[in-house]
Amino acid sequence: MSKLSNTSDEILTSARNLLISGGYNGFSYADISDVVGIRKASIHHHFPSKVDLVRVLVQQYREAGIAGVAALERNVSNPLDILKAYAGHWSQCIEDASKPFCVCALLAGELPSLPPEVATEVTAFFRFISSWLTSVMERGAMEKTITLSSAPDIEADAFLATVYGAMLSARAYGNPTLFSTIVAPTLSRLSPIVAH
Amino acid sequence: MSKLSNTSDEILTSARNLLISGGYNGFSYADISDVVGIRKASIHHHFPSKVDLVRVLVQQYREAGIAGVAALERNVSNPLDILKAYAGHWSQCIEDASKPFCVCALLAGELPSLPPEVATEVTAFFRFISSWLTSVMERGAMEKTITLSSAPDIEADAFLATVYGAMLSARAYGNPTLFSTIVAPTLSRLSPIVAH
DNA sequence: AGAAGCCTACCTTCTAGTAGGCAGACAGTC
DNA sequence: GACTGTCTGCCTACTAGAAGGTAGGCTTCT
Repeated sequence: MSKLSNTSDEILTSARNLLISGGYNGFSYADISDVVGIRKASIHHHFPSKVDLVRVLVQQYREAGIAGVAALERNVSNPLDILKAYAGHWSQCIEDASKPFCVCALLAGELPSLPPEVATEVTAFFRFISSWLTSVMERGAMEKTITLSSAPDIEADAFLATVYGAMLSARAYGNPTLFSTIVAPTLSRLSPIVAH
Repeated sequence: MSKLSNTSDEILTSARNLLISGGYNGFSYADISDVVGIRKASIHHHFPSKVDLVRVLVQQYREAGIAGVAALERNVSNPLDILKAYAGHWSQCIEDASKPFCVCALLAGELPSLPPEVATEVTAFFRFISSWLTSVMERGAMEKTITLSSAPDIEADAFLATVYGAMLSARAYGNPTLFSTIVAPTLSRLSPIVAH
């Protein structure tokens, strides 16, 4: 199926977990070595350099994001429900502490000091999410299932900012439920105005 | 006036700049040494350990924040204008690239891997900003100069999330003006509803 | 035979941090 | 005014350990 070995995946997974907790400079090959139970040098066999590792990691992260979004679009037709599902995804990740932060949100913070190869991947991820959210907003506005108060692309970026900002706040306060609390009003603001 | 020497201040300033661009693990005493024009060992004379340095840095950052907020409250009476001024402050910092990121927003991302002494200071900063924004929201609601759609503390955290998320997006796209673009709709949503 | 996967052993550079010395500023004292 | 002690700020020189990375050898699978 996949052309990457099992170990390769384990390395990527542990690297992602370490990355999520402390950023690019917050982990080393030795840390991965401890988790995976493999020697440092063996990691270099799979990923010659740290830049390679993280670049592949973010690349895969973006591809997984694209696949996830495609699946979401297939299963949910209502644009507002898509936004709710997207927010719900993160809400769940944060609350069960499985993936309590977006890899690219964290790396975006460190962007100015990131190796250019990695930085490029990170901005590509942002462009993808942003353009996808824009398309959702546009469709919602057309179908009148989403209430926009600004242009679709601005609403998309604002929504993303709120989601990522909420992630940050949840982490800062050590309060996972805060994420939903912050995002909920934004979702209800985007909901269609009910007749009264 | 201040009991910290000039050099001490220079170290803190350059440390802050380095911190803003790459986070806690993204800079070293050698980097500071290069900027300030002092030997590494001399930095240890002022700040025995890196934890000391960053703890003091965040402490001072919070104190400066408290002072800044106090000044803002003194000069601007309208709660909505206070929010606008707060957003405007960051907008300016980002656009002239002087302080294009909040120290604590960046550190909050790295929180799980931060030394506990630093982590404590970071969460204290968030608590301060959040409770201040809550008080602004409350006053605005009372005076009917701010339109709230949720409880004041939730609106405060949501506003902060948007501001910090907008910071991140501006950095991710390398587009400083994006900050204002994202924050502006939030501000107008909080504006009093005009009679029609 | 050869490639894949992992190993030990090693290298260089960077990391935070220490030890100890030296020059100047500022006392107090004779 | 010279004589002392001490404190501050900075220096050179050094340490131990961690960083990312390399060389080369040993199995195992194809």
